[in-house]
Amino acid sequence: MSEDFTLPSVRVTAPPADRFAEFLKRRGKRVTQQRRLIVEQVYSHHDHFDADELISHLQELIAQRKVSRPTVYRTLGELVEAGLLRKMVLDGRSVFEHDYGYPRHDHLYCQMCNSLIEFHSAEIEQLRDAVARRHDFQVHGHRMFVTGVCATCRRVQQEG
Amino acid sequence: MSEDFTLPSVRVTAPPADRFAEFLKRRGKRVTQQRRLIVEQVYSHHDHFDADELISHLQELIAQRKVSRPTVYRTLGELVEAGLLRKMVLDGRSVFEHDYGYPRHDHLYCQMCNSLIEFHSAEIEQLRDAVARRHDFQVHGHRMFVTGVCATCRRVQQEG
DNA sequence: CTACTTGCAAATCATTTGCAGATGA
DNA sequence: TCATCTGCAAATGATTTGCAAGTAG
Repeated sequence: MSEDFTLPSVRVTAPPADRFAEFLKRRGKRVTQQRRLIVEQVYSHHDHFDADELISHLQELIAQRKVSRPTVYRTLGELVEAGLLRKMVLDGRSVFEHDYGYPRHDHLYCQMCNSLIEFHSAEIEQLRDAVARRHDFQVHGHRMFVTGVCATCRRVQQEG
Repeated sequence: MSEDFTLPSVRVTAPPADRFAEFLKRRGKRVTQQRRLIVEQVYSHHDHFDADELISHLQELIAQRKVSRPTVYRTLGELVEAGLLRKMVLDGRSVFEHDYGYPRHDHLYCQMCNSLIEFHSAEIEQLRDAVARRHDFQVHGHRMFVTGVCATCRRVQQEG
């Protein structure tokens, strides 16, 4: 169920659940059963997911009335505020990914199979900063999507 | 405000309305009064806009029953398909910009005043292509947003 | 205790769709 | 002519909210 990340042997960061608890306390919010369950599910895989996928993984708990749909949405928002998740919009639906204990990255987005391939380029960041400087713009971050077709889909396409 | 790109004095492309007409014909679709009106409004300014803004500019025509809300949405979709508009999603709303007779670009997005500053970097594209090659990924295009605070807002912030 | 939370059902809100009448080629 | 459009009203679908009852600290 949860053999999460193989972190470097020296743990430099607290577990997400702890980070979240800390965030909640700082905000005068409470560590509830449902927030615990949701964070556990969210961090049980390193995947991109949307609210619906998360909810379907929580089906059983929802059936047992341990968690509800609105609470999932509410908690996802808090996890983003806490800096534990990154949110992006793909084809109208909100997609989330881990944003803690995981390196910054951008995505190659395959328009055939909708898969996301992660990459990182320090050079692109440098160019970004140069452009920003030129515009006297203070950078907080960026988001980049490269759209196209992945190797697998191109292969399938040729065969078909 | 934005005197970004100075377009070449020699027009190398047909007017958007003509391009659209061509696109429609190719698809067995018709050049109607409302499609004409919408394209005219869309190309009367070089701005970023969302459906609501466009509709509010068309208020008068809507009051006169010359155009309706659903038709605006339908036509926006066709303009995107035709390659005349680029669509992006910002804070949950769809934002459009001209994508014809205008150079490709990315954006600096000021989170304080929500303004978009356009920029282009051939070097970033080269790095993008290099990354894609490394992943055996066929690039169709990309989208990049640099978030932060623009010069004007930083100035205001300091004064305040 | 009691302020923060939750689940439920209902509300939003931008966008989309079914359909009967209107219209462009 | 007649297939394509349009406006209208109603439907959608993901997300949000009001509120009374539940629970963490």
